[in-house]
Amino acid sequence: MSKVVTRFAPSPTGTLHIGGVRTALFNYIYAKQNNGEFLVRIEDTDRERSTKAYEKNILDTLSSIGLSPDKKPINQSERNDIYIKAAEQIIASGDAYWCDCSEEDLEKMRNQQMADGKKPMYDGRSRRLGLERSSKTVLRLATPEDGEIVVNDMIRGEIRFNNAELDDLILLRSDGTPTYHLCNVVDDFEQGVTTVIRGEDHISNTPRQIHIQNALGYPALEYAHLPLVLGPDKKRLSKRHAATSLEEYKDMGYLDSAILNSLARLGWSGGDKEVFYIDDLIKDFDIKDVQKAGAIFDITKLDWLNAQHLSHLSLESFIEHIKPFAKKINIDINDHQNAHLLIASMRTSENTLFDIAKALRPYFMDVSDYDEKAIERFLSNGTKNLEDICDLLETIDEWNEEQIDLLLKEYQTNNNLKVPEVNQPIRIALTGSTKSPSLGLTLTFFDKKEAVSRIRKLKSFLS
RNA sequence: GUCCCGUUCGUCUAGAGGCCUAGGACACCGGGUUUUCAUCCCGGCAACAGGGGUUCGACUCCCCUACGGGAUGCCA
Repeated sequence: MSKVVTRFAPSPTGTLHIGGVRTALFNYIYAKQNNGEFLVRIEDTDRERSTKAYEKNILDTLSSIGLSPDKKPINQSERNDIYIKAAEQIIASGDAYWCDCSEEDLEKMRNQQMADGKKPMYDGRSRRLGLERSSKTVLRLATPEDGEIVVNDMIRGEIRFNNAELDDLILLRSDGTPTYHLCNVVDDFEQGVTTVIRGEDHISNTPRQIHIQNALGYPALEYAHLPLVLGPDKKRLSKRHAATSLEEYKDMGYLDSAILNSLARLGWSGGDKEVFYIDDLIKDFDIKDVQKAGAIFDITKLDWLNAQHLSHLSLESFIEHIKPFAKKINIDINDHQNAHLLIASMRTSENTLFDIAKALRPYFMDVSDYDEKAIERFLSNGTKNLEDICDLLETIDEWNEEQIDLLLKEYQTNNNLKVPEVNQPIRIALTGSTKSPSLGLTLTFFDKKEAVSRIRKLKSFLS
């Protein structure tokens, strides 16, 4: 068997969609596990909607997440001659004809068919007219009128289509430009593609494309039609439901590996295992095991997976990853004298890098907002403890966790207080909330002077 | 309308006729660990769309219905 070649063929009419990332991912995995090649083709034949900016976004984000193509991507807009040549070949073989039906005629025809309860499709009225090419004619493929096409789908098995259900699709528009189906088929052949892995919205395009392949004498391809990524209302995931661009997820602080993991698990599973890195996927993934039904994208699973992937990072690597997110909110990790310990104790506080960076704020900048509920709960009976402890803290010579803990414990027992009564007010003073690493440690994330000053600040804020 | 694809816990899924008292994970709820929070650990809740067949036996096979999605473009 020849070398497996897969391809991802986006049209640059928007930023890279996570559904597209999943399609690209499955293509990539399938190619890699067969020692084949993964290719990218930009389907920019729609001049109205395609832009270079979107094309750049798609290519850049694709490679940024690790799904780089094995060859330089090609653009359909630059390959017109090749398609025209193919169209001429079909004309020469007698499998295509010129048709001059106007849009109005076609519209009328479709409405009538609908009214009759039939499938709206071109009825082939120009097929035997022997029309010559003109500025008003489109080139149509003469599809066989009987027989059937059997698509053997790696995920769904055999899918049968009666040729009678298929109409004569347009190969060349009246302005002479080739349509999607022609370009798609020609390029798959020209690029040596062996396996087409794409969304299930293309299932009904498949028999049409097979007819073009047949007319051109191309070899048959392998197909796998992936179930769609859905929103909570079971419609294709769109901006209405959630963020759809890959870059938005990256910006929120989801790790590439976690995004890929969650996308792979959407429609596929590998036993009881949940955490997969790309190498695991190349080893364990099997396209035949992909689910047939559409899958609803649930961000809470991504959150959890992100936390898992984050926890597998070494501290050094974690710090490198969080730096750009900290920078976005004007935090320079290097500004803290005990950054490593601080981050080590904060890294599980949230699920995304950006949220963790935000949780780091009180350790890098002044606290001006205090959690009202926390104040109500722990400071409504006055600030005596706060003041006492503040005074005591000032007397500490060695500002370290053990000394501080000792002092706090002593104060708590001497005054017969519960731990939270002692600790929470101080937490509020230091961070604005009742959440922080263990208090002795939290205090060491500030120097003595700063800690004392924050406690005083809260005291005056309350009076 | 017509054609095509689908339908297991709220969500992602396991399940290839007896292993199913339908398993796992997320979410949620409870408990433990943690001087708080998070992490972590333990436990709980929760599903085979409906109806007919086939079979000794059906989540698994067949048919019908319902529901959902996709396609029906001189878009891709």
